[in-house]
Amino acid sequence: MLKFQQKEKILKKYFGILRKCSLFSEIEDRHLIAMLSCLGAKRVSFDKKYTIFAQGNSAKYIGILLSGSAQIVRHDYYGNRSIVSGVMPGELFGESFACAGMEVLPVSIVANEPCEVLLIDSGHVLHTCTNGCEFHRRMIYNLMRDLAAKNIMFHQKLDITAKRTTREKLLAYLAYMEQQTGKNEFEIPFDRQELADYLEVDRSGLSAEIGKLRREGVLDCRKNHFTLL
Amino acid sequence: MLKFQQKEKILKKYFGILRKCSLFSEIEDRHLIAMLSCLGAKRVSFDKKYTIFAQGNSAKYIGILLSGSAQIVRHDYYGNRSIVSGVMPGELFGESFACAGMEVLPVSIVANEPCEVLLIDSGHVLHTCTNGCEFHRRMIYNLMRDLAAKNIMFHQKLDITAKRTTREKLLAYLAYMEQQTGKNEFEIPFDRQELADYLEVDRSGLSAEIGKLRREGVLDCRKNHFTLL
DNA sequence: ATATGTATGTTGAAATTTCAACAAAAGGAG
DNA sequence: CTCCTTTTGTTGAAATTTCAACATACATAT
Repeated sequence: MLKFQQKEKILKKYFGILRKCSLFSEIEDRHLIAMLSCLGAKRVSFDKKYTIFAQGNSAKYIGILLSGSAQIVRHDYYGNRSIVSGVMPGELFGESFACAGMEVLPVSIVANEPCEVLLIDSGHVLHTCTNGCEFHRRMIYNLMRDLAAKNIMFHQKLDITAKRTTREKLLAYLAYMEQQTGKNEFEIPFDRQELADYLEVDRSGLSAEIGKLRREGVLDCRKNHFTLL
Repeated sequence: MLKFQQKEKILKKYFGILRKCSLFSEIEDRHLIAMLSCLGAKRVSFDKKYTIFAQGNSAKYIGILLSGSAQIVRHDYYGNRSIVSGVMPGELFGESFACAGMEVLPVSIVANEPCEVLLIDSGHVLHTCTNGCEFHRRMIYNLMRDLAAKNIMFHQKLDITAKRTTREKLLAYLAYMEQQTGKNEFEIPFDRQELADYLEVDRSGLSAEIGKLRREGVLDCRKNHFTLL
């Protein structure tokens, strides 16, 4: 009983986050705790740089990031890292693979800083109470919206990485960030090496290009803070 | 009445295709015609090289390719073409944008050869009979699976295009095709220019690389038919 | 403040891509 | 078959990326 109260308390701490989570869109707070319990949601913490899901692991879990930040990364045969995207609090991860019925993950999800994560067995979302539970139906709809949004994200990423030069990729990315934030000044969620691994270019070449654009008066930056001029 | 019979007849011609379409998974033939009518599905034909949906068009339609083949392409400000993926009969297109609620399409869908297409207003799939119609619920679930599968497709494409050299991209693509077909010999759905636009590389460089790999005894190819040795 | 480790910037050489231009091959139309 | 168009292959020069190595800046802990 005490344990349940604690659990409630802990989860209430994250209501603000869970409310914004696409999986629970249009689901009222008063139903949320019961749902989470029904879904068998488990809260887990990870230290900075810890791998939350590893490439090759079972793909049956869906994660919800409660706090911190993470990245979806892929390592090829030679160990080259490619960063697919970042994950911010309230966002789902792993849902594509679970929903597509993949056995194992083709990517890893890595904690960027200390993270708290809610893990849900995808079977509980996809395969239970098929006959009518309103919440369940809503979750399937929400998942559909979420997956469509992820698809758009991939289109946007392709728009950036399809460019042929480091300069064009960088400018396309910064233009995208400007459009997203609505400001010509913003923080990017990557350090230099990470930005290079996201844009699929060489880090030193990227640094050189940033320096050149700065000298040309196109942009200014201090660490992760970029300004387009 | 005659018109309806014709419509039935025409659609029956494509039952084999529609049965395989992810949107209608687990929906029985006897319900299909009524559903298509209810969804306001319209059959349209397109000549080779015709643009089925154009970048910038309204994103409210979902397409089902009935015959022929098409490609999802994007043109940037300078007119550079990038091929996102191919579309084969029975596959959906445009559903990501409709389901994500985008206003306009960020890509075009172009007929590769004469095509027949079934167009469905996404509003009829997403926003009608929210209270219980079993078919409708099933379609949402099917869309969710389809979108998850498209997501996986993007991951696979990133796996290929994240490689840094033409040679690596080409070999990654051919390895993927080998895995898909289960054979070391297969036809690719692209001519040279299209393959280059799919891999995001220069066509002449690609031709040169194919020639080099052939001389090295790694592969053989005649037109679109590739053999890995 | 110093030391230590990490992140970022810089450089030059080697490898690769792009680009333009042309040659060769393949396919269609008359 | 020939002409014409499209596709594919080839080439060399210019631009760009990658790679390795090192220098500098920054952050943190002692």
